[in-house]
Amino acid sequence: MNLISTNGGATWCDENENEDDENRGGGMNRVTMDEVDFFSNDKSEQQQQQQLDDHVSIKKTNNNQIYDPHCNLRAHHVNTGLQLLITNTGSDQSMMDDRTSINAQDNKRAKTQQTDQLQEELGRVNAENQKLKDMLSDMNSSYTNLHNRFISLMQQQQNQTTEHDHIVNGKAVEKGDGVVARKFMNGPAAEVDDQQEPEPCTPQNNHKEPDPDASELVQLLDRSQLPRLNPSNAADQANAEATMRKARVSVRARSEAHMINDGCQWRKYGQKMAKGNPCPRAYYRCTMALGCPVRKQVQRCAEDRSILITTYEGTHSHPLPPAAMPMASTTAAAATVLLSGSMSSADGVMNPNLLARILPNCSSSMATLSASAPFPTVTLDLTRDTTDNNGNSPSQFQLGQPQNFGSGQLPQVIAQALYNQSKFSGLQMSQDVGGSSQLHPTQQASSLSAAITADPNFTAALAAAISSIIGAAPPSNNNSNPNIINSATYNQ
DNA sequence: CGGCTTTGACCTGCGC
DNA sequence: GCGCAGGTCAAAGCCG
Ligand SMILES: [Zn+2]
Repeated sequence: MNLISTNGGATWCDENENEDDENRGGGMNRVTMDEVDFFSNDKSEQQQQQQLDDHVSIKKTNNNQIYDPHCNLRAHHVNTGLQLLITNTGSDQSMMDDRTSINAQDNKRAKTQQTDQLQEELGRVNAENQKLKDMLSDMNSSYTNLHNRFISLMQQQQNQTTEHDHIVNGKAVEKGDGVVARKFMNGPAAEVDDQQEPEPCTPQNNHKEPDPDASELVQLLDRSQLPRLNPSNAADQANAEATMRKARVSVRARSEAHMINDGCQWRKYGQKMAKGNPCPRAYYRCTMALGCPVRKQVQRCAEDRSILITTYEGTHSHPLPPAAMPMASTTAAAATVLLSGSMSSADGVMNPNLLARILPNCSSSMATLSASAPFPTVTLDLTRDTTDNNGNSPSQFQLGQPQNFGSGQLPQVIAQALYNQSKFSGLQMSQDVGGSSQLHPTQQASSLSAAITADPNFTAALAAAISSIIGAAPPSNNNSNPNIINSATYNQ
């Protein structure tokens, strides 16, 4: 803005320098003089000078606020690139005759008024800021309380299970673990079914809190930490980790490029001709950190070679750049979903209804779970013409168009996936508990998606969304960008 | 020269 | 045990 104004002034000056020798040296002044038509008549001149002074006072006041972090919206609104006026008007004032001194007094008064107003505003904003801080600290303490309660309850439950196991061997062990695992791994998915009938003797029901956000966090925490908290589930945990490692997320997208840009660094370590597909399959591993277990396979679809199928496996063992967050988070989330699905079923076969619960906003053609494949795989199909069945507008989830990553559609898809995952992770239940203050799921999805797509640095917004949804990341982060708090720590 | 791709060899799991 | 297919390794070569 300043640059434009300055250049404009300079241009004007050059043009008029040769025009009138009398005004030489005051060329810069005439930027405003000309605009105001200073010499038309005395009355209008004074009025206009007053207007000019008003501008000056506003501009100067705002100029003081430009680098103020507490600068409010109104100030921003007024400050629209009038930087040039300051210097010009300063020169104007130096050239003024007697009338200028009167105007200078008016100017001073106006400035004082403006300053007072802005100070008031600043006070208001500070008060609001303080209020928000208080709310945040309340929420934090509430969360900590619930977290502690949850841990103690889990220990209690574990003790009970152990005692029970001692009394009745064999089947009872299986049953006890099954109950716990099913309850917490299936968790909210089961809650969706059972939400009409309160379940006795579950941590969720024993400790319903008035703070829905905290409840959500506990729900999320339940899912992320339970296996580690219950030593009797050691075998399950090992299986779970194996499943996580083997769980795959397949993304089908139309792309002419040989590989989609997902923000990570990959090194090709192999290529094979796969059976039944004339196109070779390429194998890549993540090289962003030594020993990162993440791998991906890239292959063109046999039926439609414009479709690129990228299959991810594993979870990154290192902080991720913002650009890599969407895909990494989605694959991690999908792995979690797969894990939950496989754990929820006693015979190890994927519950066919699970997908509908996990990804209710995605039609089955967009996202599918496969248990028949050698590895549990969730497929995100971004190539089909689908309309979602929950009334979300197509503009919101543009799944019907050919998908080329990097065009800004990815964040919407990922946002949807994340939203669905978050819903699966407990937000659905909290909606029942929370009452009117809770966002409707569709609103939540839409705000999430909107926030992400509106943000030029959508990955930062996404990272924030992930942090807010998953809530399982440790509070520390080694990322210097304040916009991506916790983004680098979401590694399961 | 370091990092990456290429590509044939090798390993592993599975079905017959 | 054998063959097949998927997946990985690692030497050789390429490239900036
Ligand atoms: Zn990695």
